[in-house]
Amino acid sequence: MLMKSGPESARKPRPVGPRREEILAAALKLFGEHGMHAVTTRQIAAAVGISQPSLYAFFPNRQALEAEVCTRAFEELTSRITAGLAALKRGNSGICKLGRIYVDFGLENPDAYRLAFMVEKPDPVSIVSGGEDPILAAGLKAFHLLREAVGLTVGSGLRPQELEFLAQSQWAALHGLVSLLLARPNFPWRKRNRLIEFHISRVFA
Amino acid sequence: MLMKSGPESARKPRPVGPRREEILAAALKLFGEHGMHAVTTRQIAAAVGISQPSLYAFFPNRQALEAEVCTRAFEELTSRITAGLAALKRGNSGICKLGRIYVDFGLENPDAYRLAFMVEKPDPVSIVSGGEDPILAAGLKAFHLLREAVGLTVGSGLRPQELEFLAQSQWAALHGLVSLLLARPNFPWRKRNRLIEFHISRVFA
DNA sequence: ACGAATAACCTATCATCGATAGCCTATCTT
DNA sequence: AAGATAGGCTATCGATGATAGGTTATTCGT
Repeated sequence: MLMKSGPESARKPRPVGPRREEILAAALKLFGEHGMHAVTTRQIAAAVGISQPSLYAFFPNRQALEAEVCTRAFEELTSRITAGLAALKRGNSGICKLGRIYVDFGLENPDAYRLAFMVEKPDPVSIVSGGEDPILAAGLKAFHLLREAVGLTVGSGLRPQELEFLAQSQWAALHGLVSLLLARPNFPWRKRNRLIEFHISRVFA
Repeated sequence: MLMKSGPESARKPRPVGPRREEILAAALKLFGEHGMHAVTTRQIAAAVGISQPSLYAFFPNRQALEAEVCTRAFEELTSRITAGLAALKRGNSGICKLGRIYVDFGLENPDAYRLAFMVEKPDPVSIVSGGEDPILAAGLKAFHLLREAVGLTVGSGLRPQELEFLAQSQWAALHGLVSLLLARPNFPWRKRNRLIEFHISRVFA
């Protein structure tokens, strides 16, 4: 069933190069415009200027393409948080600032954020393939940075287990606001900026 | 473009009766077993014992069937929260219990919850048509009950505007946990039950 | 009681989707 | 120049949601 993953056993080549990047860029754009599962492989191919079956020379299937776009979205988030964490370590800002970075990232990159956290169906590959899910790995990295920041802020008065609870809870709370603002922009929200400030200050209170 | 919605202008009849209920019940069961978008109309029809095109005598399309299943799920949530709110008014329980009801519902009805609050791309129809999305409406009703409960709990020491801030923030926090647990079940979460308790107690602290 | 209306269902068929099979062509290496 | 290979093509598949049009059976007015 499962294919051996030796160096020459890949039935489908995974070339690297500009073409592949073009495809990923086009897919990201289309996913963002119309929603991931509303975009067909034919649309992606047309956007790049190749035929639909040609996609399968670069990606074994549609899921793999989606997964890679998602992974890159996470990497972008990770780099932002890394920068925020560095500022926090230098004492230039507090944890609330980091929360604000997180929320702002989600609102400024709705496509990437949606792909990262608002997937309709969790990737089944991540279960079958034995935990080698690159998307999950990328997400974990971003979360670990956030947890590190929380750990720095609350000091050493907390056991690691409790820190984990706290970090997961705070992450969920932040995500909730981003997620709802993105999913239901028409809801009669309070003034967005003030709501965000209010929420963040409560989350890290 | 838009069809006139007079009493006789419906192109597809929407009969009521036991058959229609059978279909909804079968769909609910299948959606729960395999996930909503992994179930085909042919499977639903087979479960009821009719042909696939026969479904379209009862529902104009697949989305309408999904929407009705989800709307009914949210009516269940509303009734649960209503009961919880009544208990709270009688002083039999606290607001945390209501939070728990909300979270539990989301986890037990992932498809309905996803459809209401985790849409990838908000349905443009629901914007144009003036917010007639029945699923969203059902979800909002639940929120309003929650807000009422928050108002009761914090007492009258809060201006309505501040209550709105608080309720929206708390709702977002609750939603965040539900949303992440649904979207990323493979994430190394702390023990689910304890995480939920921890999170809720923090949200309403 | 009888014929028409209608509810409920069928088969046959479509267009579209993701995916596969098999062939062609330009470029690069030796 | 010959061969290998990256990259692409057309043709086609099975599955899916949806439509068209005909058929049966129950209900209902006369």
